[in-house]
Amino acid sequence: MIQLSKKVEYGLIALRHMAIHQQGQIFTAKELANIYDVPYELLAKVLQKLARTGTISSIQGVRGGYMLIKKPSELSISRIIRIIEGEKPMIAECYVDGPDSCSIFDNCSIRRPLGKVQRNLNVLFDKMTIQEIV
Amino acid sequence: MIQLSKKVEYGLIALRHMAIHQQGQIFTAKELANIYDVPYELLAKVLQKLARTGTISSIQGVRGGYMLIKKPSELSISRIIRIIEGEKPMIAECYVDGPDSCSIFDNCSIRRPLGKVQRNLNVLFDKMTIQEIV
DNA sequence: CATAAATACGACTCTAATGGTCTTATATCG
DNA sequence: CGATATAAGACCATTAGAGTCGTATTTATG
Repeated sequence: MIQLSKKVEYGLIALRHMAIHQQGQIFTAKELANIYDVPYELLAKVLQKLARTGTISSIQGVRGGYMLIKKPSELSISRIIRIIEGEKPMIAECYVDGPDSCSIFDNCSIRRPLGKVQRNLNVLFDKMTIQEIV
Repeated sequence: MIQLSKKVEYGLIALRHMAIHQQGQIFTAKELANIYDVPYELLAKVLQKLARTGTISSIQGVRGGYMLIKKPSELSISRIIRIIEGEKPMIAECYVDGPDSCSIFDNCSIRRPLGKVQRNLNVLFDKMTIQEIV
């Protein structure tokens, strides 16, 4: 089973929601959680991460919330995954940092198959943006 | 974190190994487990599944083992995943069987983002074959 | 200025899936 | 018969993931 985590799923849902609505509009975590029937706290954490990385801006206090500040076309799936999952939209660790991260990389025939799959997946997720899922 | 299971990883490793060697050659599970330093029992189970589905043939008894009987170019990653993981190389359940599997499919804006990701991933994994990772 | 409505953030629990092991049965070659 | 394979299922242990809770902080507004 190959799966994106719920966090990534919720992140994509939220970003998409913001993307299809008017630019500059503010959405609260609670609001989004209600609309999509998704656990509020979990979604909130995801939104906080996205906010910390400058993907969305957060406004605290009453009438606060979140607002998309990047263009949907600039937000690749790769990037979202990396933000939410922490640097690793990866299938095998070896391929994150290249040769140096694995001592036997050179003649590591083991991970070979995964490497190719990985690279293809990267190409796909790099190209795909929020724009496309609107 | 997006990840293929170890089973799939071992399956790909084994199939690739068979594919790069002479057609018709027999390999034992133990042999493969040693070469790639992978848990024998687990690999064995994967090979058994591949055998049951006609991807490789199994020969029991002394001097037995496994033999690739399909062309590497006919073995897509999708197919391998489906064989090993059981019908679901999927990101969100909704999209396995199409509309009927989800009651609110029509206006289910929730899973929308995943749907597109899913379709793209399917295209990628359908096109990629063992041939390519040799 | 008090209150309510938000975000921020970390600690915690629970569960299910995964990876791995063990045991037993069966087949087959010599 | 015995050695060496596959076949298959039961079993366990660990981990990651999903979700919850509590508390602090910020801020608009009556």
